[in-house]
Amino acid sequence: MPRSTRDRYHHGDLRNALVAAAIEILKDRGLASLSLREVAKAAGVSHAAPYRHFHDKQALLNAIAIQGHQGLLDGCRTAQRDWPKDPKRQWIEAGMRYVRFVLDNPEIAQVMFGGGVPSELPDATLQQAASDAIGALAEIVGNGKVAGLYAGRDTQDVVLTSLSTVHGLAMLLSSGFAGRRLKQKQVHAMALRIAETLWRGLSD
Amino acid sequence: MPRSTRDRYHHGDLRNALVAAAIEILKDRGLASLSLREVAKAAGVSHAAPYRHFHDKQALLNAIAIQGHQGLLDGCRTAQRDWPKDPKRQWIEAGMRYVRFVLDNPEIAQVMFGGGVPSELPDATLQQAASDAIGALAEIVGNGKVAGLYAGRDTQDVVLTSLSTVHGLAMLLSSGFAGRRLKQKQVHAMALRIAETLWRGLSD
DNA sequence: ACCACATGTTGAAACTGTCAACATCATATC
DNA sequence: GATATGATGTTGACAGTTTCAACATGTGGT
Repeated sequence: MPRSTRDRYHHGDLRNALVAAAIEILKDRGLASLSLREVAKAAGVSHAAPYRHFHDKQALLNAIAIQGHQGLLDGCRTAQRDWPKDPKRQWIEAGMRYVRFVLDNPEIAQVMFGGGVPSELPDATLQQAASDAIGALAEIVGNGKVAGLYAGRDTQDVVLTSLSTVHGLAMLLSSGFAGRRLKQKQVHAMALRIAETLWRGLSD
Repeated sequence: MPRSTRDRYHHGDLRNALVAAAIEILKDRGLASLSLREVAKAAGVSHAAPYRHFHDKQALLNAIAIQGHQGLLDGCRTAQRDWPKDPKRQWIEAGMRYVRFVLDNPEIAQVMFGGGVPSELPDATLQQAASDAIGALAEIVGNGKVAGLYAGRDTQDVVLTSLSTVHGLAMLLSSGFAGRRLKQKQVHAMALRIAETLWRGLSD
């Protein structure tokens, strides 16, 4: 009988286990009290084991952020798949999924966007993940443009405008700066109203 | 001759000195490497002195965030004062000032908005400062409504829509997720284009 | 003049990220 | 199959952090 993953010297899949454990702790106790040592303990390894897989604590956080960006990208892909013939619907649905993702995973969003100042960044694969997600949104906007939407506006402009609104809304809601504690239904309705408003602006 | 502020046992204005020193360090070395001990040293006091004025490290950060929200509020007030007869212009200018403030003070914005999840919330005065700033924006929107703008939309809706866009744009630019390193002129032009787009959506 | 209280200091406990030195194992090669 | 080599995990330590308790020093009211 093979020994369990946890009681042999080599873990076998420690990198993923660490990321998973870190996300778990993140959701339970928040970013402020997330230590590499606790992550290691939760994964059943010694306190310095993570350094064989992550150069830094920041590198572990980057891995989490990458997962987050992939979640956003999935949202865009799903929106595209669900309404293959309706680029406006793709656009709206992608935005709704962005908001929902952030509200469902506020701590991951914090890791993704809370880090902040661009001087301290350059992780190539993280940047790639982020730009992939934005690329998926750009594709949706592209679909709209070939369908004659967006009144001939520049794609990058439309992307940045849409992303700003949706990102700002999601962040304001998730960090509680916009009216305390809306119910899910209300958030959905509000987001739809905002989307329609912005759409009008983008349509002429 | 009175001894200087620094060489007497009681500092005299330590609370403000600590906030100022913290902001200084923040701009120089970033949030990640901001320790209470360094702040204390920079203010010329012992390592535990800050605890007479701030219950927590977080409490000091909250004080910084409050200053930030007051900066945003000032932007709204200034916009209102500069174009007393033009509510649309007030709205645009307030948004531009929001973006400029965040880009000029990215570390403070990080302290204000990077903290994140609402479970770790309740500093009453911080919440007050935040809601004051939003209140100033609401006032500007109110001015527009009495002038017949915003197509009869609900004030709160207009506020949240505007704030989302402007906050999202500022955060995306400042954290580098939207196209690397735009020059100030380009940012200004882009922000204006986005403002006009959203305005169209809000006007009908 | 005196005394309570706010403010500042010293010293220590508990925790953290990180590194160097060492241990163990998987696997490629003879 | 035995063995060397690199990848992976462990132990122990160091420096720096937040925070607290005990103590020191002024300040202001009575």
